[in-house]
Amino acid sequence: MKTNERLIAAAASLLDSGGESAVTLRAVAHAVGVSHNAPYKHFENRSALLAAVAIEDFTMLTNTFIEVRRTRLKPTSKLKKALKVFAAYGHDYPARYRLLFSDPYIAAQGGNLEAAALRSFVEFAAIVQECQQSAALPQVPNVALTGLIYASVHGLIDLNAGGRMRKEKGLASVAEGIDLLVGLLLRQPGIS
Amino acid sequence: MKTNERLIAAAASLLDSGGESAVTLRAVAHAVGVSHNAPYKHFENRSALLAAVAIEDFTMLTNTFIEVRRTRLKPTSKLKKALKVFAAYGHDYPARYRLLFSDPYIAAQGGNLEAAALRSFVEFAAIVQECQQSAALPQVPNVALTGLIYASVHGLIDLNAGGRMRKEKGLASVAEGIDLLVGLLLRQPGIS
DNA sequence: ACCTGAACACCGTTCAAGT
DNA sequence: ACCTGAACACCGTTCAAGT
Repeated sequence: MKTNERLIAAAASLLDSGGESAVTLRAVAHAVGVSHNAPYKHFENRSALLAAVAIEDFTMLTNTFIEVRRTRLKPTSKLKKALKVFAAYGHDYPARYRLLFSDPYIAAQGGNLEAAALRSFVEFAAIVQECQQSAALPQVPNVALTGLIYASVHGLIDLNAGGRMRKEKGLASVAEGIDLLVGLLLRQPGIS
Repeated sequence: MKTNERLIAAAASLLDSGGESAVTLRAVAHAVGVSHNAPYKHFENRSALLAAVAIEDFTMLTNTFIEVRRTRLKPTSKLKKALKVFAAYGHDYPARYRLLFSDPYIAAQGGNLEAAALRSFVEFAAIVQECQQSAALPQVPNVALTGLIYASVHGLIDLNAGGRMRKEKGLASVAEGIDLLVGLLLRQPGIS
């Protein structure tokens, strides 16, 4: 394993154990066993290292969506499955989730990160399209409906990760919110 | 204006002009004209100062929702109006929005901040309930539906503020996303 | 009561120098 | 090519001391 990859792995590990603020370049370097500024020989700065972590996870999510779409499940089951995987990732790795989907400084990097994020979106959109083609979801533009579902589920996961989802707010869990959303969308009329 | 309030105002101003990372206690103190650690005489730490900013804005949002509900608009118009105000706040003050709705370290403070956040949710829920009572929105539990709408709109605003809403993703704007969401929910059957 | 100044233990980042 | 050590300009936070 090259130093390059070890730095990314160490950053991801620190992210999981202590949140974004725990990912200092000094701590990452120490975990890998190099000097505190060796990371600068591999990444332009701290943001670039975090972006590298994000790219790996976006690629992982993309592959998961591709696998789900390849199954023999019916379209709506694929959608529910994909959303379940997505929510599980947000629940199990809240700090990574926030890095990928809710960090403006990382998103501003563009380039490879933006491309990786777009690929995962495109794969998810393909699942939504299957649902629309089987008339299970409303006949509105695919990209608009995908965007709305994507944003809604992101909102549920983000509120939960941010500790703002309380029973008083009607959202006992992300899973319940997703079920309600999908249930309401599937009940839609408008079958062409 | 007491030092207390001037510190909050200066923090909010720095938040607007330079984002969260620009709100250092030293910069806040300097803007107010006190020594770099005078803020500690008014707030326990940096998080507590940011929480004070958040509480003020939650209260402002709550009052806006109350005003909207007092108008003579029909329920669905009140809902659209409330969401429009909410989205405008997120668009015009992205850093503040993130502080209120997407910052786990601030949310963890609990206490007055959590109470202020809950009050704004309760007022928004009342507007949703009016829509349900007039059978314009589905007859599911009010708090669950409110939570879902709240989370969905949060997701749209957050993705936009995070620079992740691109035309390729179907979400040209928060307003379009809200229109699609509300449109789909209003088309729901299930009138009791 | 409210504020100040020095100090501590951190940061990210840069730079000259080593192998 | 890759790494190290010292250094710089920041931070949040604490503490003793001033008015």
